[in-house]
Amino acid sequence: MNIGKLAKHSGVSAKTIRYYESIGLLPPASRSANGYRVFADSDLRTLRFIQRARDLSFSLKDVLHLLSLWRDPGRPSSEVKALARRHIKRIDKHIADLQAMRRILDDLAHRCHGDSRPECPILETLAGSEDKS
Amino acid sequence: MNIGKLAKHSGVSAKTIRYYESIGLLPPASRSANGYRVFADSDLRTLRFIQRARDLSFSLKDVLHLLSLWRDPGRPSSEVKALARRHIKRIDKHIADLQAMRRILDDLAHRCHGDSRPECPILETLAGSEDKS
DNA sequence: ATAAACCTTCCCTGCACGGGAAGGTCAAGG
DNA sequence: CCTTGACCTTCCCGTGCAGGGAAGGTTTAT
Repeated sequence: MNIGKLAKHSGVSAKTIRYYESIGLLPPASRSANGYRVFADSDLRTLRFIQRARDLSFSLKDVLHLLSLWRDPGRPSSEVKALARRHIKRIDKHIADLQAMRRILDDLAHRCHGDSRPECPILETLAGSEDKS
Repeated sequence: MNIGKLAKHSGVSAKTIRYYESIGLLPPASRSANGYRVFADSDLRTLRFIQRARDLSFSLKDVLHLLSLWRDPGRPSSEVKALARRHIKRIDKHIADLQAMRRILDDLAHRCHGDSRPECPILETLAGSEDKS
């Protein structure tokens, strides 16, 4: 299996496959006589695993960890769960931060006329006009 | 005002101030005889504006746009509002994506025993075991 | 024979900076 | 007067996660 076919079957671009190999996320592919990379079905399974983990926004570092747990038949599920929970916490923090920004922006946008006049509470707030009316 | 003092007063690192100048977010600072950058109070106001916009997660590109609107006395507030609304939409999309991931991860984590045994629905899901029990 | 569709490596781009090297400058103190 | 340390300067590298494209070799089909 050449890289193009693997890319097609996995949905991961050839560029990205080479990148994953370069950072050790995929084992170095064997090469055919012409220097082309040759992949096995196990690489396809690994790539799909990586993709699903990435879809859940795990970092490539976490993915590396998840892969090693996946390949270790003696892993304790507690470790996998702990990794997932840490990730959930990061996501929660991220969501909370975004929601706080969203509230502020929404309030500002509602208070802005949005017409041809230049007055705008959005710019005034960014400029730091602390008007205590 | 040297860059160190400006950094202290604005809360933006000297590194970042030089970077902002290099990408045109701040006007090129004038230089004193020794080559040191010399800043004015207007630069401090600009930096604070940038910081507040960054706190609301506007990209530097958006900040550049906001700055030009801020400096334009004839700006229509509609343009500022539109920019803000586009940003709110991006944030909403981001939040929705994160919440979707969070739901999946939370479900998986709840279904994982989290003990010394290796069985783990998290890894099974990532591996793509489509078991239809 | 030639075109097209592969493949290879290499380096550049983006975002928004931070780190650190190598070197010039300035103020205070011994 | 000289040293020390706190400034400042430019320069290039690293981060995370790839995408873009150049320059070139290979294979397949027509």
